Amino acid sequence: MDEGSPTGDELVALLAALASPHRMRVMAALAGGRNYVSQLARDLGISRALLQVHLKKLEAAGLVSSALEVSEDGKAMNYYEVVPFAVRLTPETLERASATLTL
Amino acid sequence: MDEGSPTGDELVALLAALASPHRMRVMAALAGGRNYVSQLARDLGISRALLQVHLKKLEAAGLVSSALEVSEDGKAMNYYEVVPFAVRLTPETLERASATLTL
DNA sequence: AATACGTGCAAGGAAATATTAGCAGGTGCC
DNA sequence: GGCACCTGCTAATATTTCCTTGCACGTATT
Repeated sequence: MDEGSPTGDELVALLAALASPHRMRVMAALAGGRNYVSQLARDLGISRALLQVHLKKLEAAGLVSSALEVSEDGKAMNYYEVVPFAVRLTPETLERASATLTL
Repeated sequence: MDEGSPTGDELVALLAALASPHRMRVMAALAGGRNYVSQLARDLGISRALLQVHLKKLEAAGLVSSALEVSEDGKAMNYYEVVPFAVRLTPETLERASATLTL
């Protein structure tokens, strides 16, 4: 799987994942560095349950990745970080992406 | 209003507008040239009413524009065309956009 | 007048999303 | 034991979006 340009379906999922104020803020926060769920929720001022849902959607779209680590004091911490990406949106790129839509 | 980079809210609306197979196909079809509603609906194989809704959303996001014209045989034709745009999506651009979110 | 083309809008229900609240489990510390 | 952290899941409820159906109005042709 080489990271050229996403398929139409992938692009739709990616755009849908980013088309939300909450998730955009999550991406912004993670762009500043990796962080674990509870701390991130506090930083953003939203509930942990809500954050979990949004993180899952971002992860499903391939925009973030998670790594479960055990801290020095033995707590299981789930660290999320941004997966580097660069997508260019123009009428032409959309035209090419739409050719591979299966939905 | 200069077309630098969109505000956070505008970007969310733009992404939401594009995050749909139907609307992506509409953009692709219009990228090939302007067209009027009924013909576009036939080209895409969807109902005119459905197309109207999607066109409105795209227009609200500033991705397409419409021009009402009267054809030679006196019919009112509404031509849609793509508004040229180029948006770059990276963690950094999202970070900057999120700073202007009002929602 | 009936047909064929173009336009638009709005109500209604189905389907998908978003959000909250609550439960369960883990470790370490006083 | 009880508290303070960390994690994850589910059920239930709002809210939003999506799509269809049907109506209304216009002009030109037969």
